[in-house]
Amino acid sequence: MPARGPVIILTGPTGTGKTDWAMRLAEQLPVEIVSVDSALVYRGLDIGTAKPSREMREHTPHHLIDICDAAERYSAGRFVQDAVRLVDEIQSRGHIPLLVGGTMLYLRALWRGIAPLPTASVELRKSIDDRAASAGWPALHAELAKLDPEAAGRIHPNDPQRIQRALEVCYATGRPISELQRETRSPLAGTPLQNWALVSANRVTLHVRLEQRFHEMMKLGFLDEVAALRARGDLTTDHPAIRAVGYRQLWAYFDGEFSLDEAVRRGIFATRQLAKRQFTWLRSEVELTPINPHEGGAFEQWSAQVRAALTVERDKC
RNA sequence: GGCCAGGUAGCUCAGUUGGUAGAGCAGCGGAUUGAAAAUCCGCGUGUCGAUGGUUCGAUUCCGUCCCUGGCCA
Repeated sequence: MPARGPVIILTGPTGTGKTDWAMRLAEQLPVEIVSVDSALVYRGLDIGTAKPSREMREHTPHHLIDICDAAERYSAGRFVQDAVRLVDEIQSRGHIPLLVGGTMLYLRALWRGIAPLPTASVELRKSIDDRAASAGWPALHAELAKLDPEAAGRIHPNDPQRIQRALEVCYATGRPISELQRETRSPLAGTPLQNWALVSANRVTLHVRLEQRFHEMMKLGFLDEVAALRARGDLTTDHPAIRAVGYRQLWAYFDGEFSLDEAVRRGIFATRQLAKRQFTWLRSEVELTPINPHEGGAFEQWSAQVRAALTVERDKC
């Protein structure tokens, strides 16, 4: 396999302007954009996900957007496969892959790798759920402690999602997940990566912007978008697409759980909480170079750095 | 103007038979391997509306005042 060329990664919390910067960089370099976003993959989720517009996507190729029906379940594993394949395809066309997005688990899976684990099994998960409903999650955690003490030690007894996954892997493979995870290898090892993160210096300013953006989405018809998803009749809050920030809260409004004002308030809370978790991820990633997008000339400085680094890589060959 | 009910954490409220107080939400920090915009863990000092009185001690009891809501005029 030939050595890969350089890959540019641009991440950061929601609402920091990643999409805008990616489009501006596309004016200067022959890039194709690979979305790193667990919500943009779903068709029918547009307004609430701040999905890049059709015009933007016609202007510059975007990948991993609208690739799933809202009833499907995309995953970190599929993302790694898709992203690595796309990087190779884009480079074979002589273009530069620009990975843009804030789903930090997906990025970590690229940087550090993801273990060769089995995909999710609807049947296994249902049987685990059924047992949890009668015995309770602590009982299943106790079972995990016997099958895979290492994983049970890491997973909190109140964390159903991870207990379920660890058990599922044990049942499906007969091996503990903690053992399989030791086989993790980075799929981009040896690939020259430029890792950049847009990080607002001021949290309060970001909060104000996120709140304004949510109200803006409501004016653009976010509620109608959720109503259309409900009208299909086959979607529930068990689907990852409907659990996305904003969608879940507006869905609950239609279920009569609270008023529209309250749903919007909670949607804004959920947005801020998402940004906070993204900050936590970013702080733990040492190889990222942070940029404050609101300083004057920040974009021009950044794009100059990106181009300089690309030149260095080209001269190596 | 009179009567009633309130005024306690950023918000909604609980509570203290008198020994200066605690939940939910919000916020903050952390974890994160096929759901990750998910899931989970940790973090609670605030003139207890103001002011006088009773008391060893008042946020709690009493008086007065201020504010909010409701009812009556």
